[in-house]
Amino acid sequence: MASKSTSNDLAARKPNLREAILCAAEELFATNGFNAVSVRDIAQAAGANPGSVTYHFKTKDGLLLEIYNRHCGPMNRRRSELLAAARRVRDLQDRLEAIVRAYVLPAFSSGSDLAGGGARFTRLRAVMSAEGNEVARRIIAQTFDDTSHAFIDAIHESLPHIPRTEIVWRSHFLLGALYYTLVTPERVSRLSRGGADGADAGNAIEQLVRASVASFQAPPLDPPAPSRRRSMAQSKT
Amino acid sequence: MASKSTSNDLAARKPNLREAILCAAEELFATNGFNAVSVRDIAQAAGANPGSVTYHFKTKDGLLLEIYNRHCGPMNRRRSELLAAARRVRDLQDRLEAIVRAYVLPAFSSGSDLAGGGARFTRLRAVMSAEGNEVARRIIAQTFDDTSHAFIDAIHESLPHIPRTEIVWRSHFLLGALYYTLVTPERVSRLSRGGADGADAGNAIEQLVRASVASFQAPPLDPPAPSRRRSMAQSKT
DNA sequence: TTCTAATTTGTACGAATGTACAAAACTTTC
DNA sequence: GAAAGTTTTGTACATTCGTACAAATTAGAA
Repeated sequence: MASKSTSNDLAARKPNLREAILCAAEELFATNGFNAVSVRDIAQAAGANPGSVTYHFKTKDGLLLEIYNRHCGPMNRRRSELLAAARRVRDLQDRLEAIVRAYVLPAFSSGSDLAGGGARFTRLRAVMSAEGNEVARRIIAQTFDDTSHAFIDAIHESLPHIPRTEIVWRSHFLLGALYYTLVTPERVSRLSRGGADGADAGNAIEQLVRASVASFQAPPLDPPAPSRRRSMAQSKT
Repeated sequence: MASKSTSNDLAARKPNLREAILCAAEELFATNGFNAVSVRDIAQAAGANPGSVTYHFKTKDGLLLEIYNRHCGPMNRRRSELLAAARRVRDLQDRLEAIVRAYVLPAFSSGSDLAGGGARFTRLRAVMSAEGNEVARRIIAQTFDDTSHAFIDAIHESLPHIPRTEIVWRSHFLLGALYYTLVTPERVSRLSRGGADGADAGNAIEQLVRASVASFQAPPLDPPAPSRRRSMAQSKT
């Protein structure tokens, strides 16, 4: 048996068990969290033996680490490309929207970037940050802060009258909204009584971009400049 | 139990172990998630024996359930009061802000409402929703949806030109931002390079209210009224 | 006091966990 | 072909888990 693979679906299905394990782990971690998923669960979902997980990734932490290493590069690269393009938009209002879209889009993309897609990985990050996972915390601060700063700077450039600190707050809110939408999309469907599908990525992106752009444009809380004495700053809009 | 209140301060007279267990569990669940915390961890933090947890709450799920039952009532009652007051604000713009504040404030309150405070419980809910906890999911949909609908309706009243579905989206984003701020406040401090303290509840509330109000006021994506000329019918249910 | 019920402790058990490791099976190279 | 390497399997071990339960302790009423 098992002559050279002429056209064997089964053999072609899992030419690489290592990949299958990674994929299964990503799916399970993203939906159930790190602690609730056992190595045996992952192995079973991947059609593999528990020992194979240990062989390829040494420990459970090592498996999570590899998932991050697999995704961080491509996702941040994609974001950088989109951000660079957005920066070239002339109109400030349009540029802001393009920047926000450049931030949101790769997080929702499903299947284009890398095997598995960005939405699942983003959801994984959301769940890991909620669980306070040690491994994830270390990698994120190390890998994503550069990207975050680049976006914050770009947004600040298109909204120079708003203090950087407030832009940090609002981009934080944006990320929280993004995470939450990926974690519990069914809540949107439920509360809108079927008027919207929370799992519809395209619609979610548009709604999130629209809301976030407006939030960035809100007048600042703190006085924008240290020595500008322009008393009453009544709400203009 | 059922003893007539001869010495009514049964709770204060002795360090009530049941209360200590509840408090310790709330703290540990909120910071580490449900699955990562063992009954023994809770017992040790409360200075109790593992068996006591079983005695008072039967199971680990029962313990979580009791935490929810303890908090849901007071928090939703407080929100209803604040919402009722906000609804009486005349100016539509001010009213919207008051409504949003009525939603956000109880979630951040620390120690006023009930033993432990709302911020910890809100963080707990955030972590549970990320973990996809079954017990939490059931209670939340059952207990919080009424409150959510009340707020959505109130916001819709002050922004009648925006479709209800979009208000649902934006209130969903608000809740996500709120959750994320309570889960990882240190990220704000880090990204703002010390310019802001993410754990400063007062500032967080003001920033969140400001950003959310603007997001609610953003022009809608979908045409608000069907009076527009009918091109291709969208997938309208 | 003494009786009774409520609480706390200590311990134990079966199941599930992460991981180590040797044998088996498969690939690649000679 | 055989030899050497890599991958997969099966199993086993030491912990830790949630929870049950009887004994010990405590509180309240007689």
